[in-house]
Amino acid sequence: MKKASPKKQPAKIPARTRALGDKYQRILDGAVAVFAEKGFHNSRVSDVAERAAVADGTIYLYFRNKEELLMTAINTAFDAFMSRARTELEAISSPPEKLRRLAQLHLQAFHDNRSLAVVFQMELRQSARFLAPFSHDHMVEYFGLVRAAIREGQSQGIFRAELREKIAANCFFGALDEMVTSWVLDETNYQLADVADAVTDILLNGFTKK
Amino acid sequence: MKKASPKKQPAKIPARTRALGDKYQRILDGAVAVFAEKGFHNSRVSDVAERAAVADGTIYLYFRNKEELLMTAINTAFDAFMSRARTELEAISSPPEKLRRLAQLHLQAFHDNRSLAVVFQMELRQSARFLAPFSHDHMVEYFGLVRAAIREGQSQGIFRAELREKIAANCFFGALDEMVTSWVLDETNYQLADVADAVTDILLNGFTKK
DNA sequence: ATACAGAGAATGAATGGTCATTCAGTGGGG
DNA sequence: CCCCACTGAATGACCATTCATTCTCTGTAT
Repeated sequence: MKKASPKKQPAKIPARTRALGDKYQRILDGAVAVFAEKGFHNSRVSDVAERAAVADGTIYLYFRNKEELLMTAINTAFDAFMSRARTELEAISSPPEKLRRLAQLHLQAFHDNRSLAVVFQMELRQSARFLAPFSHDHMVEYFGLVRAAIREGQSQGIFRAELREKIAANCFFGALDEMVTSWVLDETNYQLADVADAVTDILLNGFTKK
Repeated sequence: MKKASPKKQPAKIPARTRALGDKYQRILDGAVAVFAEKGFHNSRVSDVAERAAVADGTIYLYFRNKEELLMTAINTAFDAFMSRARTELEAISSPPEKLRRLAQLHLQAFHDNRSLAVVFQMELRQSARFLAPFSHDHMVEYFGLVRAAIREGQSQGIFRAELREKIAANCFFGALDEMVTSWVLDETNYQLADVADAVTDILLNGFTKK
């Protein structure tokens, strides 16, 4: 972010012929890898270019600027996750089982792509505040899934009625998020998804009627 | 971070006569305010100087560089919180009540200083990864409090024995942390500490034997 | 009381390095 | 031959940090 960002250029104009090459994807992957290693602000666009084996300028054929590179990477991953999660959860009717499955998916997704996990845990919050509410919309979607399951569980009499839906959802997400952060900061790379059940047990137990 | 950071200068040499002036504190406060507003990387040292009503160069009489400014601000606040928390918790014997009180202190501290909350939520994770483990030590301290309470609760037969102490602590912290994040991103500035009990209820309920 | 010297504190303009971004030019496929 | 994707060197901002200079005390001497 070197200048006052004119911000309003028409749009990125990726190649028409894009399907032929995989540069777009290589750049995105390179960006995630580099940003995970050094952090967004400490990474140079030329680092990403090098990692993706393209020229510096090529990146600007696909992305308006460095910021959009980050946002696109995050958005793409988020979209993929949400679509997967939505589909899977639809097939489950029990609210507690929905939450359990969501926890597994959440942790598994990050375990499967550690660089992405690092970028999410380290850069997403900042982005949420400074790069506009792009990610916020996604968060709202995610929370929507959680809150729906909680509401359902309440109306089925499984979860306590006095539970405050929004707070409960925050606890659920916060707990998972913290598991990921703690895993990311830990070098050992243990099987993250293994803790999903333990976390879910605590939370569900907390939500459930005695 | 403009150059390869020689890193090893002797140390900052704040004035001997410092008690007379409040520049040091003004700079720290200004830094928190400015960093909260624009983010660490988007803030200029001269912004902080202006906010603190000192010259740019003056900041370097008190801090080695911009990074140290952030770290000192965070450390100072963290130290103050931990010392307060430790004292308070010592006076409580019931493990669940310890956790309940800790949650209140945690949320109240951030409610009392929103800028600090913003800086913590937005910058701390990055720092944890790139500005060395300085903050990590603090986190370990904090988690130490939580884990001790959980262990105690287990040995007293209040909390479930099969609870995994570390995971439970992560859930507890994560839930609180998420409450703060959500409060920070929300414009309305509701009374954050009011949710402490609701959060604690869920978690304690989750920890407790049926 | 006044003057003065010395020391540290404070100042802010100038420096130097770093990069994001641009764009004139290259080359290969159709 | 034309079109475009692609290239990468050059440009232009931007800003952390430095340092020569000025200011402000404090104590001492007259």
